[in-house]
Amino acid sequence: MHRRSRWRSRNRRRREDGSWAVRARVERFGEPALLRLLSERPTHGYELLERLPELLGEERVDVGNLYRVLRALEEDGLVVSEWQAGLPGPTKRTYTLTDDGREALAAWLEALAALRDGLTTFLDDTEKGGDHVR
Amino acid sequence: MHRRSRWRSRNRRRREDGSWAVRARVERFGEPALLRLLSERPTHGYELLERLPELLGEERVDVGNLYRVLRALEEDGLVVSEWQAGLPGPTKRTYTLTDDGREALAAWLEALAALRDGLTTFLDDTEKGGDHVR
DNA sequence: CGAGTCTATATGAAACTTACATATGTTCTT
DNA sequence: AAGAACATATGTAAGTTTCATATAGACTCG
Repeated sequence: MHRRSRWRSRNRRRREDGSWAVRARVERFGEPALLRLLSERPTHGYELLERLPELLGEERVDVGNLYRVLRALEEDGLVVSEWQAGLPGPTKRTYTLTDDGREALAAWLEALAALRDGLTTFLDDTEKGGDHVR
Repeated sequence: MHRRSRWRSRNRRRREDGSWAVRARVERFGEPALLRLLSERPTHGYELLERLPELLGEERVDVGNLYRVLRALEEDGLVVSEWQAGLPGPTKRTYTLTDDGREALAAWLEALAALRDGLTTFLDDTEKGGDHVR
């Protein structure tokens, strides 16, 4: 008869002063971010890990998931990987974007642009009737 | 020894012609959308269900989750509800935005605007180095 | 008035995503 | 030689979205 413990959202939480802190993110944004970095040049996972936070505007990126996403991308043929020894430091697995990956990135960019435009519409419409909000 | 069956993403899939179809969405976007509709006037769930698709630009909204989100919002004090009989049709539960809900909506709008700006930066930067992409 | 449709609110469970914890081995620094 | 940094992973919990199904009153049409 105990109250069913509710799942807490990770996107909205109450600050100590009682106000709301909200974080809005795009689903699976890590994928286009990785494809974009790889579109510049082949890169290994650990370096991607270091360059992602700035691109994402987040403090840190989950290491485990990064490598999982990379292998998923490879399974789908968007990237290929190669072990690279002989360089300073431990052996690295270097990922290279394929043509298919380039197409997927282009598709992502279109979708993200559409999302941005949708957001703009949503925000404008809300402002417009926004005597309710402010 | 069977290959571990991979989780298929719902955001990227291959079309029959081989090209990629990508769908970009904001995490938990249903919540700000509901708050926004409720900021106009008190509304019951079923009507929200009908008005959401246009606002979201999606074909349909999951009925079950709609009601779950509404009750979560109520648990968090962002809305209050009241059963309303005497109207045509089955008894409806009408939700009304609270002051706290209005604040949460405002926080959402800020976060969404920030996300939009971040997307713009991401897209511009990618275009810029975009000899890689096109 | 009976059958079927529409309105209205909900629960259960599977599939997917994100977050947190930990493992393993190499290389570099001091 | 010890410890930090580099590099790549796996396991699992928590949270989110999707798909399926349940329930019941009200309306509509023959």
